[in-house]
Amino acid sequence: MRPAPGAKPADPGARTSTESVRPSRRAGLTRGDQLLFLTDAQLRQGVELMFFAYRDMISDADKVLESRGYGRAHHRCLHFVWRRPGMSVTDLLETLAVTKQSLNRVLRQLVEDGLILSAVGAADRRQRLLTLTPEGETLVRTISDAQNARMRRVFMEAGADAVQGFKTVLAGMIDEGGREAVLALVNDQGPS
Amino acid sequence: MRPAPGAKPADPGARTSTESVRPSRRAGLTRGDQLLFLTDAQLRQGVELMFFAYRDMISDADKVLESRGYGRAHHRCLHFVWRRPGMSVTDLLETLAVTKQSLNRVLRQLVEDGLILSAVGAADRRQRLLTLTPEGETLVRTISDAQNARMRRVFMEAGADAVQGFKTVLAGMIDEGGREAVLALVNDQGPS
DNA sequence: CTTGGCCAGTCAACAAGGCTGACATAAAAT
DNA sequence: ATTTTATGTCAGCCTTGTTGACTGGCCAAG
Repeated sequence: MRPAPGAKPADPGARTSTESVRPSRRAGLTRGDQLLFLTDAQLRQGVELMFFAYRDMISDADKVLESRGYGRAHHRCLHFVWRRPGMSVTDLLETLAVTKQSLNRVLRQLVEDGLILSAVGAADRRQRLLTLTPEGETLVRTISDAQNARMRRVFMEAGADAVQGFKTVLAGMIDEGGREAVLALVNDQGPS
Repeated sequence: MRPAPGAKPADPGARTSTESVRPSRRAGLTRGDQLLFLTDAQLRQGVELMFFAYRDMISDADKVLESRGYGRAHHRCLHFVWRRPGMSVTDLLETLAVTKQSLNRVLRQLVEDGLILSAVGAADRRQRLLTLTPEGETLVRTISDAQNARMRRVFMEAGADAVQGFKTVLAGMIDEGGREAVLALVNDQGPS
């Protein structure tokens, strides 16, 4: 879904079944470590691959959520509360980058359904510190397992170097303001 | 600040159910080409990075769309019609993986606004073959340019090998049924 | 040739989950 | 005492997903 105007030829690299585009390296711009000759078509491919891969990855979670009557918004809440037990509503708001009204609607449901606990903060009593109930954790883990199956297979097939490149590029795509905080969260082991 | 309605969040996924065990589990499996120690935490990182990177990548397109009063669904239509001029509604439906009713609403708007042309098929008169008007193409290119700026910077910084790995992993994440068709579209130079 | 089945596309109605704005309250900060 | 911060909530709108019912073209069997 995201476009990119095209340019010229490409050279199909080939790695997976059909291919994956090998950036042609030619004498052109040297940029730090690599000689990358980036055509618009190559950039477009990156954007389109993100669209399709993301779309299919999410479908794994959707299947589990569907049976419980929840949507993706519920999953996002559950996931991050699981990753950062005791986080405040504001923390969650910033992580998700949505408005508090949107979040609150979903959060209220999860608390009512007994998947999330909302406790008044000890230090700052205005805050509501969020944690998962055992039932909430069970659901999160069920969804995770479904998604991990896909990731594990792909990572195995692609190999360690490809996985490293994958993570490097994705990290670079995150908005600079806030990238550090996001990467800190992602890299945090958390209480698993 | 973001008009995004049907956004799609990714979902965080994460470990299997090892419960409160520190993720130091490395069942050293060697697998063909690489030594990959895939802990649940590593898989979770992949899923979370997809969520954040996708979210921020899309925001580039959102900014352009916002000013015209369109949403992501409009962009997806315009993009793929641009990539495959003359495609039928059914073709587009399959590419986007949404219901035809959802698509039709958006498509109707774009036709009314003069961004897309809908022509009765010559061979099968039930079909409506879609193409972009010059105005539609202008919009698509504007959005592409915005997204390409991000991708170009990231690809440059990451280097050719990382980009290769990135594309390999994403290709592998696409659902197997239909993966070939998707990769064929992605790799098609089209009439850019 | 007509009729019934199937397929492409359209229209109608509803739900999820984004958004903004206005307000209320409690607690912390000044 | 006043202001700021953290949170919750109501109302209302928009995009975009869904299911169901319907139109009209294509085609093949009777």
